[in-house]
Amino acid sequence: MKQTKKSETEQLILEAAKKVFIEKGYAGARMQAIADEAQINKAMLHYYYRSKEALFTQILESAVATMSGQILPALQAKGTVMEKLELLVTNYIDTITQNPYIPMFVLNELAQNRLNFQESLMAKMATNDSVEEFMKQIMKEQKAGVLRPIGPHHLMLTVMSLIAFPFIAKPIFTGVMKIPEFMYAQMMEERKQLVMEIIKKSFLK
Amino acid sequence: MKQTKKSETEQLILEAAKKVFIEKGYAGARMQAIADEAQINKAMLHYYYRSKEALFTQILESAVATMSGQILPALQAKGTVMEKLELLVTNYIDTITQNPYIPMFVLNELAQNRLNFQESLMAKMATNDSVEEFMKQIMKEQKAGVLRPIGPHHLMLTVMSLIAFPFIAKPIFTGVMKIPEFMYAQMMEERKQLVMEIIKKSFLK
DNA sequence: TTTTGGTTTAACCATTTGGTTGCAATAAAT
DNA sequence: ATTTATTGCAACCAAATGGTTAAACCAAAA
Repeated sequence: MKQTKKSETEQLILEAAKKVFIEKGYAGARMQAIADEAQINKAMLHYYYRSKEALFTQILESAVATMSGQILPALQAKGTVMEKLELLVTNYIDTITQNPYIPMFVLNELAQNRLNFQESLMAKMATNDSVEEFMKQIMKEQKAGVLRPIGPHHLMLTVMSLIAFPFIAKPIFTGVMKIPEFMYAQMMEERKQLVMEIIKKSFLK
Repeated sequence: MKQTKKSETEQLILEAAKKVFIEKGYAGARMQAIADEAQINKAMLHYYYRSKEALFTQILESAVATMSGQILPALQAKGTVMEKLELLVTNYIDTITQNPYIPMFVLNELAQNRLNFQESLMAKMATNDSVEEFMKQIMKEQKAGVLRPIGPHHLMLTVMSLIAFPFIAKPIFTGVMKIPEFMYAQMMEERKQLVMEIIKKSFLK
């Protein structure tokens, strides 16, 4: 007998595909490289996943799930805008620290709009209106005088910038500026507090 | 005979290559696509630029030049840290508004470290110590009590995040959230002021 | 006019790549 | 025992892709 849900091989393939796709992007990824990484042969890849596209779709969706899995629950929690953001910032940085390449991967595929990725994401957003709800809450707190009257988009974009970009820019720090990994990890940890300070000082009245 | 600097064809090729490489990335770019875009045939590409790599190198370097051409002069100008940042933020946003895909392109290639891009960038940084000088100036102003005592890296990372990420995330806004182009452009314009407000409130004492 | 040297084109080439097929070996389920 | 699903391998295929070549074109220099 094999498995509870996914066969071990299937898991190996997913792990390998994740690594190769994230490292090289869709076009740069080679099925052979994935097979090698998973220590199986190419025929097995197609036995489990019909095509490169099919495999890629899985990886992309799991990456999106990882990201939105941290963002949406925070927005849905109860509390003030700032309380929600506190949750979001901490969760996001913790999660992405484990998978630093996810933001770059997702945004890159989004930019190239492979397999109509944009539309498929839009569909998911539409069925979940927590983002829209959050925007309304922002405007409400602005009217109540808690938040400064700055476009909600600016607030969201600012938060996203402050937490996502550091991971996208990681190669600049560890590669070009030769800052060691552990120090970068420490910076990310410090960032949780710093980002919230920045947000509060900038958007709270 | 030829003309002053670059033949018209050469320019056409560079324009076409820039477009295709930035749109599709190195691995996804096709020499045929570049040729089509430049309305010449494939052999001409190799006549002017030996290989895909050679062509790519040119594009990448011009992209880096565009970016550092806005950053370094601002850091070298005279004035306080905040005055320099003001210059940097304005110049950067203006320039990248004209070429919104450059940050994504550069950071992506940096992440994949194609053609030892990281090392070649490091070499360029070493010959130009304006970044290091700027970091020292930050620390000086911190000791003088003008700036809050936060690691200089955090300040730089924060500034970079606030100005670069909005362009990287552009597809989310225009593609997924269906915000029209002109409104996005307007946001970027507003951002110049907002970013400086954020920086000042967060890092000035 | 002839030569020269940059420019252009179409046909061609070698390799890579995603994907397939047939077959054998093994394990599991009926 | 017999069917059924899984694993493994090697050869193969068609299409795509980066790159080459040889010959033609054309403007200016000699």
